[in-house]
Amino acid sequence: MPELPEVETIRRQLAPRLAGRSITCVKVIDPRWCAPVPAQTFEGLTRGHTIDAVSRRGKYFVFELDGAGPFLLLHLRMTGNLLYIEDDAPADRDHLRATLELDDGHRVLFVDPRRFGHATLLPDRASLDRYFADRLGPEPLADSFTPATLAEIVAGRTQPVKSLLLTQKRIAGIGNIYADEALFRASIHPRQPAGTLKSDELEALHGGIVEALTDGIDAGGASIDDFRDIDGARGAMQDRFLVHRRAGEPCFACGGQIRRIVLGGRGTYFCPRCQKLRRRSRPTRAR
DNA sequence: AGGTCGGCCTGGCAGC
DNA sequence: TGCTGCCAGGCCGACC
Repeated sequence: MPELPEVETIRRQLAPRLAGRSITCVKVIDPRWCAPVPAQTFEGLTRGHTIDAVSRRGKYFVFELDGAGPFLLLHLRMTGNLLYIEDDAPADRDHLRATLELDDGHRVLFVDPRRFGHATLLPDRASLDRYFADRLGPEPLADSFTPATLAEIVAGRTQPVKSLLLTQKRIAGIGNIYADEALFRASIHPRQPAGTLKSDELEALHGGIVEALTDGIDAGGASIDDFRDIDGARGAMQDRFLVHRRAGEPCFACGGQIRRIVLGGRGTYFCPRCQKLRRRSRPTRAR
């Protein structure tokens, strides 16, 4: 699943190749891709613009067009992928949802077997800011993201800390993989109510988040199912997982067995010995 | 308002 | 072998 490190991996490859290029043609093959905007309308609105920069916010790609906008947002969701191909390379492949054609003959393909991936076009900087303000919390790799930021985010919250990490409105960019990896690094149980974390735990969690995401980027992302970079190459992060998808295997820290539970409907991996649930003393009720 | 859950979607795989 | 049915999960909207 593309999370922040996977999106950033692709962005770093794409940005230098697309900067300064203009979009000569957009072909929407699957109308769901840009819904509710009709495919033809979307094609007309995106054509002819120059790509100033490709940036990222959370798991969104932001194609900054013509300086002041519009802004083309792409989200890969579960199985989406961007590929960058030569002008004469065959572009017909399975699950192709849309194609961006550039003025230098290259094409960017949006491929997505499960069809969750999506494109949004926003007219100007103000709508972009509003769009993200409504959906996304702080960027975990920004300098401004500190243990104190994290303390504000968890304050008073009762939900399991892992569920909070997955809530993009609280913190942007973390998905199922990196939530598990960050919590293991911080020795925190995924079910621990977020608001009960103490300051040393918040410090550890902050470090865990930053390390896990940074490792992910260094590894070129994790390719457990569909993720590939823009040239179709796999990342290496799946070989560096400490807990994710390692149920039954030994913990690298204590040798105990990694467990899988379902939390908030998501497969969750952790080491029961290293990540203990801290129950608050409260009257227990018979059930 | 905070938190949880179901729907979207389809390839892959377990089980018969 | 071939079929059925379930599972994965990011995000959103519905609901409590």
